[in-house]
Amino acid sequence: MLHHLRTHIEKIIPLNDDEFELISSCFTFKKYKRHQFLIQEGEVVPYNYFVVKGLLKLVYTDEAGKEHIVGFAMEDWWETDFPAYYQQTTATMSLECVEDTEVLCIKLDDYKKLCTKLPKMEHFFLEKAYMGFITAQQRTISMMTTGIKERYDQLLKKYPSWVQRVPKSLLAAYLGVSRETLSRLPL
Amino acid sequence: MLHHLRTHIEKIIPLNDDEFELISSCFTFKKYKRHQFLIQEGEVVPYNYFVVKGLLKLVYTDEAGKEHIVGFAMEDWWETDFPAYYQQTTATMSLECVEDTEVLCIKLDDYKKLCTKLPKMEHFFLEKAYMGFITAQQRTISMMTTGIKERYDQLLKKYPSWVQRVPKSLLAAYLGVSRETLSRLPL
DNA sequence: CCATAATTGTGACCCGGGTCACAGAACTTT
DNA sequence: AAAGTTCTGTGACCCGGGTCACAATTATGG
Repeated sequence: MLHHLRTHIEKIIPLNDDEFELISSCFTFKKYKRHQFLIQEGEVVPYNYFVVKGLLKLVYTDEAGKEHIVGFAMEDWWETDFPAYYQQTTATMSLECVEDTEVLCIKLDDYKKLCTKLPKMEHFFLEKAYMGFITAQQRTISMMTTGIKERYDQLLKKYPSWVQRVPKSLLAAYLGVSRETLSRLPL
Repeated sequence: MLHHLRTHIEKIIPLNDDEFELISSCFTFKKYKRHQFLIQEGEVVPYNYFVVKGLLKLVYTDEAGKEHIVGFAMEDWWETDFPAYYQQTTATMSLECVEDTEVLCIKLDDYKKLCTKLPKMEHFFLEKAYMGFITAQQRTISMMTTGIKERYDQLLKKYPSWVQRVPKSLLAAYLGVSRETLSRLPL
């Protein structure tokens, strides 16, 4: 499963075997089952997770107890409660398995050491950060400007695989509508 | 006004005079008046802008012609249509002066050269990107989970200066509500 | 200092989408 | 294969917030 990670990183920066050896020494492999939590709200967040196989949901739960999906992560995605991870505070979100999932995870210290030893990796993460920023900003725009139907269509186009694997009720919580309203959309 | 930029960067990475000399050689100083556009929808986006003085709004205009505020930028903020700038496509947003504004701007090529010559700067921009990502993600969460009153209160806390300088109608467009509804909020 | 533009407040009306409730269908799990 | 769960569709009802319209107040620049 380290192979996945190497391929993923090499889409952005070239690596030789020694370099990848260094990189892989910073990661730990872990397996989780459906419904298990990788991050619990209120706890510290030691890891950033790279998904090798499976499906995760990043959830924010409001005061009323309603769940809002901040994001899904499947094969080749990175996910964590980023503010809590990067600023070493406690989680405001939780990260939970929708399917049985395998991840490679990295501690913040190891991340920092890695960037120091291998400045290329800083460029890799910068690229990821830019893409994350663009995606997040466009999602805000989409929430402000478009109706549900259109938002759902955009989602179908952008992430067709989600609709195969993610229950409609979770897609609704991602789009910011109720399960019932999503179900009533003209196909 | 280069002094502003140096202080700003040194909040994250230390610089000596030679290094700052290199940095400043990559930027161009420009002045704009109220209502002028720095970026027009549909055109290319040659620059990323650092605001030295003044106030800008980044606007997305929907099919119906309604304006949605993606963000404001005042002293010490960076702003541009980032997807268009970074991926060298045409702008989907416009960037317009709310007040007379002075900026330091940098072309993508110069940005890249700068990062190569001075890898520290890559770390600086990575930090900026992470903060931008966190902010954007939290805004999405806020849009999904909280009512208008609460969103407005969060804004008062997070950006108190905005309320002094930005017209209520624009704040409404930032919060994703109509001018009228914002005006009717219990103070 | 006047004329025009920008900004804000308020009333009247309406509708998209939320909530509650129930029922059938599609899964897991033993 | 039976017994839970989990997921999805639909009806009934209601309300927050959008839209339109008008008036008052406050910049702003020539």
